[in-house]
Amino acid sequence: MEGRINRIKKQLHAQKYKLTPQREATVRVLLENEQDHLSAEDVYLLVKEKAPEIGLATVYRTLELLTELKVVDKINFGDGVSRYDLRQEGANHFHHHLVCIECGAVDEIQEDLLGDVEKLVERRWHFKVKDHRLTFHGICHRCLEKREAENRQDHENELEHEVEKV
Amino acid sequence: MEGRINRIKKQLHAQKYKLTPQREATVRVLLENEQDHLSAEDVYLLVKEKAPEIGLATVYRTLELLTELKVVDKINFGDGVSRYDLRQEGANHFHHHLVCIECGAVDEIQEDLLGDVEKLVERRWHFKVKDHRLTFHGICHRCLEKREAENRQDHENELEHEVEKV
DNA sequence: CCCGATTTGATAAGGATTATAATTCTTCTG
DNA sequence: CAGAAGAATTATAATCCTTATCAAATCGGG
Ligand SMILES: [Zn+2]
Ligand SMILES: [Zn+2]
Ligand SMILES: [Zn+2]
Ligand SMILES: [Zn+2]
Repeated sequence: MEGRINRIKKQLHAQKYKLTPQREATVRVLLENEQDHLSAEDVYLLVKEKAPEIGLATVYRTLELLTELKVVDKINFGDGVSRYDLRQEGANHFHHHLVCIECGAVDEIQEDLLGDVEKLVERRWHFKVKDHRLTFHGICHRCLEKREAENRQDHENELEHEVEKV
Repeated sequence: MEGRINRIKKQLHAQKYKLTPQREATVRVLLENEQDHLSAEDVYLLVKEKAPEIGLATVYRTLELLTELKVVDKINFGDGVSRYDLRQEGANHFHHHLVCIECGAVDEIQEDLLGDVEKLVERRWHFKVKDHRLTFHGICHRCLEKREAENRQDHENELEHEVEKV
């Protein structure tokens, strides 16, 4: 954690930016919620718990700055708000997302599944790929399992009824 | 065109919706700008040329309705507005996009490049894929060619200078 | 033609993000 | 260490996109 913050600090300094207490608090919130997909408002509320004097505008500016530095990626799942997603340190691609249309959960795939596809795109469409966004919409493993359990249950009930009838 | 509108009309009727003149005008604009990625406002302005009395709210409502019917896909390229993209008729997947970070152009890939990846995701992450969004950010073929041409030019100029010096 | 339901248009309301301007903090210099 | 210049922050106003509201218009069946 501290190491990571120090490296971000260096990145900021390299571009003549400072790691102010507000910026540090914001980065800490992002690190502590690494697997979440927080909106600016979410971040603001969490930062306020530690640094109650911070303003919403500062959070927006800091997130914008971190996006510029590629510390976070700004992503939009179609619900009207931008969300900010910490990049894996050293990752050279933006991870993929699984959005559940049933429960709303957002899971991540850190592994890069697009290597071959990108090669194809560069060759066939003559397009130099610099970044990508890949999101799958569907039903998450938790909801699938719940469904399966329900189906089993229904089936058992059916059998009971059969027995009763006979 | 007319056939396509008729089929959309049937889809609407199947769900007890009407193809009102305003809705038809909106669909026509989408069909006439099939390869574009229009925002609600863009659509509104174009529809107004043919049906000046239409209201912005109706356009939003119609686009929402068409999204529900899967006639269009709503997509967001991160510039703060939703864009509406006509689905290829009969396509069972949402096409992919190439966004140029240099000139802003958005090109389309109609071919489905994710078949294998989706199979892997279903198997390995136990996630039932229903839809996807794939966008590549990079440099389009036009900008690449322009760059190459400039490089060639620079190189020629260099050679000329060499000659002059000698 | 009349009735009930749907759809529309104008406008208000809402929500997210950005712009503004006064103030505070940092850093540098003498 | 005081003073000045520059960077960053805060609170708030402004803006932009989208949705909600509601009276009026339209449609379709009897
Ligand atoms: Zn993520
Ligand atoms: Zn789920
Ligand atoms: Zn380009
Ligand atoms: Zn498209």
